[in-house]
Amino acid sequence: MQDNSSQLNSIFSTRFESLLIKEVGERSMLITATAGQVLITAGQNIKMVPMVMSGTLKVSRVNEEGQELLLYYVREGEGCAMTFSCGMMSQPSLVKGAAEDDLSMLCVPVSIMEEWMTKYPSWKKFVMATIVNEFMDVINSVDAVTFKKMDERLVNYLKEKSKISGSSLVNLSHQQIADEMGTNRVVVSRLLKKLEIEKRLLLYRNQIKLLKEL
Amino acid sequence: MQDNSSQLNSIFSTRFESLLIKEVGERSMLITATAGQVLITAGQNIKMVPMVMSGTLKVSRVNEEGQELLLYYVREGEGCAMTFSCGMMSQPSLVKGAAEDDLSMLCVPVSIMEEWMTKYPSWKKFVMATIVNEFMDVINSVDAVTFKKMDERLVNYLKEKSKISGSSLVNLSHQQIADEMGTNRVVVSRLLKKLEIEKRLLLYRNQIKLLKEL
DNA sequence: CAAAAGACGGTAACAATGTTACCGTTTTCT
DNA sequence: AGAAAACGGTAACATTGTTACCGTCTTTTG
Repeated sequence: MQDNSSQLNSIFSTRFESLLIKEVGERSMLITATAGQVLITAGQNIKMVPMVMSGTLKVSRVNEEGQELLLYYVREGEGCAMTFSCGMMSQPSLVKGAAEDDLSMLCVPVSIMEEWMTKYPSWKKFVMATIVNEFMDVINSVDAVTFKKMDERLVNYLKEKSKISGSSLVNLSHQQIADEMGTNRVVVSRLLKKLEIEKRLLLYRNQIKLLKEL
Repeated sequence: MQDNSSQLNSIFSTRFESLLIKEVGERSMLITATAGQVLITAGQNIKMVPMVMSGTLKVSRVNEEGQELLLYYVREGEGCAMTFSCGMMSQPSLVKGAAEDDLSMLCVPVSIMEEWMTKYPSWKKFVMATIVNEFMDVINSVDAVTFKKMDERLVNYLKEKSKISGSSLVNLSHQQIADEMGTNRVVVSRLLKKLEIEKRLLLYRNQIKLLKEL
């Protein structure tokens, strides 16, 4: 087990008390994943809880037919509410977790994280803040699916993807977009075509260029 | 502040350690509400966290136009994940809470509940279990809205309502049903009419009788 | 390298759901 | 009793979901 305290300091020093930082450095392991790699699927047991050091972890719900719905992203400096809560209750995961892009995380065994809950106020606060934030993200997903129109959801989705990658080019097929949004490929193609006619983006094979007006 | 330990024992004795039961009895207050009463709306601050002693608490999301979506119910012996997590982070509520039927709850100030998190393992476990369960309920709502057809959702909804009230009569207008399901009154009327023609239920003004075949 | 297989996205046709509008009836308010 | 509001049926149209088919491009395979 290596010492990860140097990376930790830059991200978590303002949030965690020094004793906790020291212990994270000693007792966590650094796990990396490449873009697209699936880290956990619904039904699997949770042995470790992650803190994202770089990259983005994508958490989504998958139904029986393989249809998917994006629930929330875990970004640098954040934890994952599902692993915190399921992990502590020895419940299998309800969701799929995958690397949105190249990802590195500090991971701590569930048993240690439970110990920290009572030992370190700053850890307890971190866990509860994570749960609130990601609960809110899920509720926003519910809101969007329930109340928003498809074209608005699609535009928001593309903007979010562009923001994460830091580029106006989104490298996804219509099928991939439909899957993540929990809708149908034909619907996505139809709306994208409409947006292209409105000169808000340009369509290529497996690629979409967002224009300023979007 | 009255002593609520007698009611507590019957519901929570298997779950809470005796010291905690004693403290809940001393430091909580019993709050009652009549069916339909709204207890908290999105944006309000959370001062107390509830444990339901009898009846059902309904938690739902309301958007700008007043459209609503049922997220989960809190039943006898259960706590509310949203109040636990938002309360601890001093975040205003994200949701609306209302009495589904006549309701009594033991309520504890947020500050005390935080103290208990580190003091009583059984309380920590109760809070985390509540969060996991209700997170799962919310995810099931998301699943239903995203992947299920409306007629199936409607039938499930009616069965759930019947189960809660313990009666095959559901006393709700089509508008109320549409609101809770996050859809449109006309859609509900249309599907209910279809179900009546299929002899799965009977329609009356403000009332629906579920038949065995449903 | 060439043929086959698969991925991709455009399109049509239809089904399911959402939206607005209008109507007659029943209930509530005054 | 009369006015106003709530309720639910229905029509017409818009949006979204679903299946099917097609031509093009990419990858696989022999």
